[in-house]
This record gives sequence, structure tokens and C-alpha cells, in this order.
Amino acid sequence: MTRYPLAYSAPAAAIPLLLQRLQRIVRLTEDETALVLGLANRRRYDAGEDMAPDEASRSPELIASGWGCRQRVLSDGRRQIFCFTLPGDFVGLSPRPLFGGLSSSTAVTPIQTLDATPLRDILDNGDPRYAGLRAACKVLTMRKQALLMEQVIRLGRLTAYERTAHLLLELRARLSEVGLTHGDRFPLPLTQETMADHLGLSIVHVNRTLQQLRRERMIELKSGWVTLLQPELLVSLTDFRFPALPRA
Amino acid sequence: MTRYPLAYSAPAAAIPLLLQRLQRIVRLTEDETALVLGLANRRRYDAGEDMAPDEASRSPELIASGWGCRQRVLSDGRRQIFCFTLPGDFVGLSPRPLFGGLSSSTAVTPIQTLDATPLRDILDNGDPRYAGLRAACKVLTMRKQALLMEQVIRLGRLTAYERTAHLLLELRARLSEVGLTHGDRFPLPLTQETMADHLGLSIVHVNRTLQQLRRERMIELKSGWVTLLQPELLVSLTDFRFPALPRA
DNA sequence: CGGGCTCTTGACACCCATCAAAGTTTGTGG
DNA sequence: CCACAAACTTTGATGGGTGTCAAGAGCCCG
Repeated sequence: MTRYPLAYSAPAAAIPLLLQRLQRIVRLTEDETALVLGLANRRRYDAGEDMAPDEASRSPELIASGWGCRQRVLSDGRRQIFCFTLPGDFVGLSPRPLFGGLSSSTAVTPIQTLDATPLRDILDNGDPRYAGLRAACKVLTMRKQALLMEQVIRLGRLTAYERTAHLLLELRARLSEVGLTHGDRFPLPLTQETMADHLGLSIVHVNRTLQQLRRERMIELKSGWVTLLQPELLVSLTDFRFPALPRA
Repeated sequence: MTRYPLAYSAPAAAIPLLLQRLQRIVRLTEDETALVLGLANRRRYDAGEDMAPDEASRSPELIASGWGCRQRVLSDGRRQIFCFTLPGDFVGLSPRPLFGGLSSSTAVTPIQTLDATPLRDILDNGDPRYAGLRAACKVLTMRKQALLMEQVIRLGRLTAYERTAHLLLELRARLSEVGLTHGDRFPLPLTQETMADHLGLSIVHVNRTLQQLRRERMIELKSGWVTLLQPELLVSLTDFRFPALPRA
């Protein structure tokens, strides 16, 4: 088993960071803040473990630490990863039993989750005390869809080089929202195989592409961390447009 | 200007067909049926016309006839089509000003729309009289997201041949829901360039792929109509899984 | 110290893009 | 109704980006 950097294996600091992101979308009341801070631990997942044991009746979860992904495995073994799930993201919050079976969630690194049932209750009943929190959760859900559209852009119209850079830019932006970046440096706990299955490429070609990015001094890559050396250049090269969260 | 078959240029029959689809998701009350039947015409779009003149303040619309698409054009001219918008689909129903500017809607054929403002009102206020209709609209919105995931599968892990077949299967399934198919035959008012921009391929390669599908007696293609000759075979070849609407 | 993963490298093949041009259909105007 | 123009489709030739196969190197962990 690989050892993972502290930055994404320490759940302690996770909740305040999520709160900070929610606060930036909508000013939260004391009640709302208290509710988020009161979310209980739910369970841990090992790297590679499937995250939806009982699809239908499962409770929604909030990632406190670790990375996951949503994916589908085709009948012949080909795998496509739709999106990565980062700390502060929800899993199973929107009622997905409708189109279930079309995708599954898996832990990429060890994951610690919180029980997000209170948040789903807020979404279901229209309790006016939590209107702000409800709105913020809806925004996060819509943003997830916007990110899926970015994924379509990557796969449909970008080259391997552009795809890879585009993904790194997205990860930087998302991790930055929850305070998990250090400037242009952030953890990247993905094997090249995992990246390949997200980017629609082969392992070998991901390897060569990363090497090219390093050779051209676009990135630095070392033991699970990556540094973007010329992020602005990559932004314009890949026509990167990030669906940033709206400010309150 | 291309001439388009009656099947998608005659708005008259559109609303009952949409109703039928909604009824299959949720049993609608008399009030709800009346509201849908009472939707007023909004406007026509010419083929190629942009459908979001005033992004922020625009009212939601329901496609009564014609095909559209949601797309993004990259700064260097590359175009990616996210999804096609068929009769019975909504445009601008979910409040998208948040992440606006990241995609735009365009008419692929001439389009006639209805004003869907009453439906948005239902989504916004929680009027219990329209609970069923509200639920049905939400299901349609979630299905749109599921279809986007199918698009990721196409682009990420299918070959050109599989992609093309996969798209045709999806179109058949969606058109069938609103009664616009005749068995395995349905209108396909897309140029090969449009298909290419959806499938992430070049025009030339779409052409060759369609020819291969014809040569192998998988499809028949003539003047804007396509027939799937061996749909079940294509389903298994492409591992096609359609996010069918749940039955009431 | 030895066994797995993961990363790296090279050789080779193939899918698909690009370029160019001819053929066909569709729409328009005389 | 015919003739022309524009858009779309088709075809061939060629090149490049990416996949596949195979083997070695590095790293982590028991």
C-alpha cells in the first residue's frame, strides 16, 4: 500500500475548510455553521475500495479527506473515470437511484467521510432556517455538472498534452477552494493509470505526456506532488475556463 | 437552406407527446395537464441561430419542434457539442447564469419553442398542487446529466465506429420517448460536420465511419433519415446503456 | 532481501486527422 | 423549369498522434 502525504490523510482540518468554501458562496447563519460543524464521522475506505455498498439505501457522505472518483467499467474491461471526488465534495447527495448502475464511486486514496444525512434532510424539507445552506449545496451540485462539461471538452477536442494540462489546472483550482494547495503546488495522489482512465489515454502515453510537460518546464512532479511552473501559459494553451463558485 | 422532414418541423403534435412522456414518469393531475397544454408559443429560430440572446434575463423554453445543441467553441475555432436538444427538452430551465458563458445553445434545424416560464415558476415556488409536474421536470434535468455521462463514455473509451453507433442508439431511444420514431427508423437532421463536432472526430472520418456502418448492414441512411438494421447487435458492440426514464 | 506495483523506454502498428479535389445534393434566381 | 451557386458528401493520398506490446528500472513494503 502506498503511503499518502499528510495533506490529504488528515481529516482534522477538513471541516473548517469546507465551511470556508460554503461561506464564500452564501453567508451562513450560526445555525447553519453549527450544523456543518456537527457532522459526524461516518466511515473510512481503503484505496481502491468501492464506495456504494448498498446503492439504494445508502446515506449521503461528505469527503473529509482523501480522493475518490466516479467511474464506469465497460464489459470488456475498459474503464472511464468521469470525475475525481475531492475533500469537501459530496457522494450520493443528490438522489441517484434513478439512473443508478450507470456509474460507481471508488476510493482512489484512503478516504474518511462524514455523514451528510443532515444536509440531505435540508435539501428535502424546505426548512427556511437553512435556506442559505440549501442554496450552497445546490450550487455545488450544479458545479459538478459544469465540471463534467469540462471533461467533455478535454476528451472531445483537446490533444493528450492539452488534456493533461487542463486536468492539472482543474485540480489546482478545486483544491485551492478547500485550502489544499500551497501556491501552485498541490498533492496529486493519482497513478498514471488512473490519470489515463480519466483522460481517455493509455498509460504509456500519459507517461510520455507528463515527461514532455516536465521537459518543457511546465510542471514539476515528485512523490505525489505537482507544481505548475507556468500556470497562466497552460491556461491559454488549453483554453482553460474554470466554473468558479459564485461569491456571496 | 435545407428542407427538413415533417416529423420535426410540425409543432402541432409536439405537446401531447411531451405530455405522454411526463405521464410516464409521474401520473399528472388535471391541473398539471392543463398547465402543460396551455403553454404558449414563444418564438422560432432559424437553423444555425444562437438561442440565448440575453443570457441572464431570458425565460426558459421548451422545444416544440426541431433539434438544437449545447456547445462550446474554443478560442482557436475547435467546436465541441455537449448534447443535442430534441423536441420535449428544455432550454434554460435550470438557473444557469451561475456558470454561464461556458456553453451556448444553438438551433441545428429550424426550431419552434414554447414559453416554459410557468414550469420554472413551479420549480421555484413549492406549490403542492404541482408536486408531480415538479418531480417530473427534476427527473428530466437529472437525466440530462446522465446523458452527459454517456457522452463522456463515447469520447473517452469508444472508437469512432462505436461512438457513432452509440450516438445513434441514444437518439433512437430519446426520440422514441416523444413518439418521433417509426420503429427503428427516425429522422437524423445532422450534417456530418455536426456529428463530428459532437463525436470528437473529423468530418472525413465521420463520413468513412458511416459508410462502414452501411457497408456492414448496420444502418441505412437516406435524406435525413436513418434506420438501425441491427440495433441489438449495436447495443452489445458499444456496451450501450440508456438512462431510461423511470416509470410511474 | 525479494515480490509487486508503478514508472520508463523503445519498436512498431494503426486509428484518425489533414489536405486536396471531385462528385452530389439542395436551394435560388432567372 | 432550368442553370447556377453553395453546402454537403465522398474519395484518395499522406502524415502524425496515440495505442499496443515487450522489457527493463525504480520504488515500496512485507
